[in-house]
Amino acid sequence: MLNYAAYAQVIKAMADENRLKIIDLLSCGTMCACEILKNFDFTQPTLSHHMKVLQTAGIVSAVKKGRWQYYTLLPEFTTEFSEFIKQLLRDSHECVCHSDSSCSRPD
Amino acid sequence: MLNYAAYAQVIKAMADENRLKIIDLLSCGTMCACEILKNFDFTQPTLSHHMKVLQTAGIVSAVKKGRWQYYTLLPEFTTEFSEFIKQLLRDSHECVCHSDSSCSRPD
DNA sequence: TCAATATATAGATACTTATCTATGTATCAA
DNA sequence: TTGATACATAGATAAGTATCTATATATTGA
Repeated sequence: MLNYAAYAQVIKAMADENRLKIIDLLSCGTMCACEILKNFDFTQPTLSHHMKVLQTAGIVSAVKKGRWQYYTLLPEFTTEFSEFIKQLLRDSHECVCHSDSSCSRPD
Repeated sequence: MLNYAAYAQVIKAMADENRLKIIDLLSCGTMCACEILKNFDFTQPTLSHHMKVLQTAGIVSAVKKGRWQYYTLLPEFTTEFSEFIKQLLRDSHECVCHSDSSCSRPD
């Protein structure tokens, strides 16, 4: 059975127009905060907040080099999340339905 | 380029532990509200709220038959959302990076 | 018709969060 | 050393939301 609570946390972190765009940016490769910021209208502290949310959720990693903070999409996230969505939307044996027999259907 | 605002709405509707479980339940097929409710501890009005959120987001459809409200996962959601996640996480030509040249990288 | 069942709606509350301004810290170039 | 740049943190505010109780509506069986 899927760990709903854990993935709900990840999906919450993705549930924002701006953070979705950040993830899309990072899907092309590593970027520093100041470059990411150029793609948005909000302020620098707001970006800092969004990046912390993405880090806490295990979506991106951060490495500091000199003045710049570089962000990278975690490969574990990419692969595991894709797999989760596949399992979630597929009628699988892992579905909660198959764990209990009370699951009735209309005719 | 991806429609972040539109998909953020869909992902917001998924960003809840309970609604994730509902989606997983419905991935096995159509179910009525009272059967779905058996899998949770919250009250019936709370389920009614969650189902409305999922409908508004275009994730499930609802059909009333007698006293029962049957919910079904929309096939359009299943296919389109999977495709969106694929495009989001892949370094593709649709990525915002390729739309503007200011996207620099570290060495 | 009446009672029970299935579901929706209204309104309230507590909690979360996206954003801002103000400010602090660290790094580097001159 | 000094000023500029990159980034984080603190604190405030406004908006959203998950949940509840109370109640309304609709359907069906007796």
